[in-house]
Amino acid sequence: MKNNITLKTIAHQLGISESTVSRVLNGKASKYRISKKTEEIILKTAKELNFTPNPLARSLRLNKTNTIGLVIPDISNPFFSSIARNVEQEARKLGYSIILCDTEEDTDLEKESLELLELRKVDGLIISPVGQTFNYIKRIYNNGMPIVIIDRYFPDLDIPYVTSDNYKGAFEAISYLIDNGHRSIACIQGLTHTSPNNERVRGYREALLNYHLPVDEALIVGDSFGEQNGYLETKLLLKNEKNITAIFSVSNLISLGALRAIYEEGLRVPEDISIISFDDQPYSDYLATPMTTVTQKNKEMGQISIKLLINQIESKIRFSSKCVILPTKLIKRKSVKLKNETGNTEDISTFNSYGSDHN
Amino acid sequence: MKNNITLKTIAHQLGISESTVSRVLNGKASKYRISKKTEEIILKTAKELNFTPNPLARSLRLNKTNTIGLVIPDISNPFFSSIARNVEQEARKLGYSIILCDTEEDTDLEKESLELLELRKVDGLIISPVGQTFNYIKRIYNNGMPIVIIDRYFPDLDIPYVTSDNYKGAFEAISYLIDNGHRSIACIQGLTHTSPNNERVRGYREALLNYHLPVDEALIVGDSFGEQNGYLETKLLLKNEKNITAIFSVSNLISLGALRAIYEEGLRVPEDISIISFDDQPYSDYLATPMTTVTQKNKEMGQISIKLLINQIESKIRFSSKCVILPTKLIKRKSVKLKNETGNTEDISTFNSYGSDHN
DNA sequence: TAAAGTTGCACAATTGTTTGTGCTAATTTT
DNA sequence: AAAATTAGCACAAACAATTGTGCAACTTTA
Repeated sequence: MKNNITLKTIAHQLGISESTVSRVLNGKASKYRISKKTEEIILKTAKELNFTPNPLARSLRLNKTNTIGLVIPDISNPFFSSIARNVEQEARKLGYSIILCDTEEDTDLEKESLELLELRKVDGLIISPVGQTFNYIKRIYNNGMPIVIIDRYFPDLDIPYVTSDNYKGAFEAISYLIDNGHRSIACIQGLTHTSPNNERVRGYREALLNYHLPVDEALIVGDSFGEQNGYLETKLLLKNEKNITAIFSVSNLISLGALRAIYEEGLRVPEDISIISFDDQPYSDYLATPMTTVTQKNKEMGQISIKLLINQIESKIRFSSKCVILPTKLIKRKSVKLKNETGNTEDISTFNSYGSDHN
Repeated sequence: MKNNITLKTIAHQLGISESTVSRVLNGKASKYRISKKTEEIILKTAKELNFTPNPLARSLRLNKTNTIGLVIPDISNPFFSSIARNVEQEARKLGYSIILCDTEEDTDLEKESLELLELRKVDGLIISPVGQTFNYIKRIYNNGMPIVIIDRYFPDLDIPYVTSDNYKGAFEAISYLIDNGHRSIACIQGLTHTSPNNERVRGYREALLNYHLPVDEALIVGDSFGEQNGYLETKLLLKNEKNITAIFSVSNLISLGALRAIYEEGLRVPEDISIISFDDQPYSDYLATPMTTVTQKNKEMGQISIKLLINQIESKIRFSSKCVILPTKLIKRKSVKLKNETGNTEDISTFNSYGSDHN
């Protein structure tokens, strides 16, 4: 049944030892002074028998699996699935396979997954952590496992990461809102204590401060990157007394929930309320109101992270926390009510629009 | 550095043979008449040392990797990523890990991936094939590899599959269009010669015939499930002389492309043109015009396929092609112009609305 | 008390590969 | 022609687990 051609098969057939066959097939013939004749006959019969070495035995002996663990909070979120795609493609080209683990945004599952992958002797890990704690990640890293963290990193953890410039992305988005006359801007957060969330909220705060606008803590709401959080918080925001004119939504799914609430309340975007969202999506342009978004370089995130990781794996050198921060870009569409349409004539000097000279 | 506690470590420490340790840890103590005392001390020190067997050695010996290959044309397509999510979750619960391969809709890459996975001795495969050819899939299956095919199956291939009732889904969608007065309906296809495409197109044809309407071959266009195909074909459809009033789009991405073309031409949905799409998406409700869609049971597809596969793996029994076809459902939103809004008073008897009694 | 039976475990082979070491035979040197 | 090289490869260990067989030692039976 199974393809059971091993080194032994070839060795027996030729009356040669397995070690010689192995050396020839690994290109070490000259190093071990195998004769041309022997080399040729081995190569020939290996091809004839369609021999391929058993990776399990190889891995066992060499302590190398050519396998990488990809740990992600939700593969069905298009942000992560597009990263997964690029990670997988690059990995394949470099001779590695991907073991996928979806942690369902659950810290316990994440811990389990990491332990499983460590047990399975993967050569390295790309983790987009849930982001609540990192002690077990650190443990595994200190055990010698190459790791790259993606998207949600930990400032206090000395492991290479690649992420977006979330602070600047948010800063620009909020500045854009302010420039267009918005003063009462809500921020619907994702999972708190995660770096992308913190950085985006920080961008929100500092943009307001930069324009000498007060930060109303009651307008910073929410606690998850999911759709339901967007829905609930928007519902509440729309019911309260503060007359918000814009919502800054910290993720694509939050935005979908926000839209659900907004339409349910019979409001229009952007006439009644503006919205600006992190994460551009293929459909962003075709929404009821095409969405103004902060887009991230997903493709590059995937590609860079895998390259950083394989560097770590193959060089055995550990850079002291080599990090990559990718620029974001504000894609202006129709979901923000503009100044000249608002009737709001209050003049706002545009100060030092942070970072407009970057990227 | 690495966690190098093996059976030997324990055996040495206790002055016991490795075989005894192995048997105790595998619960075969009584079968091999190991004394309670020995059993307990082994169990105790194994726990103390935090021993876990090396899966590579285990796999090598047992010829079982507890690993499943998931082969998919495009993981960034939300249809597939939601399937992947459910497959991964179920597999994990059952003690299997997923090796992910994205074939980029490329037959050669698919072949390579399958050979790689076979080499890696995965215990089984879940394949959503590109769908152009199946000889290498058949070869692997005949070699004894358990396989379940998902979404795109091959009618001539005797391998278990799980898919949607694409025919009926399309039939209902088209019937709905006809019931609402549409007569000139275009169909933008996906990859031809794939079963979901063929079945959906067949549903399209037969629904028309069922209403005694002619099938205009010139209105069946396209050749890919991607966005660009939707865009190009819609552009062309809108330029030609036949006054189509509705588009049946065979995939979610095609629909996005179609929308791009429609809006680019300054047309409105559904006033100027109606559209109905296969694949419901989280955003379908929030599009410029909420999209009427044929939704598939992605979650169930993932769960059922993994269960079928693991049945195959663990029972070693091969059902002669056990197949599962899941019902679809038409979600009526706003992208179809309805009869009472059309002014089209032509009376159409609704014949035997196929399958309205199912599900 | 010797034969028979049972208890409790060790030995060694096996899975397929890689690699350090070392041995024989051929070739070269002196 | 004997000694020294060198070519060409085999042997066996190691990676970490599983499993069939077998053998002491102990216990039971007659």
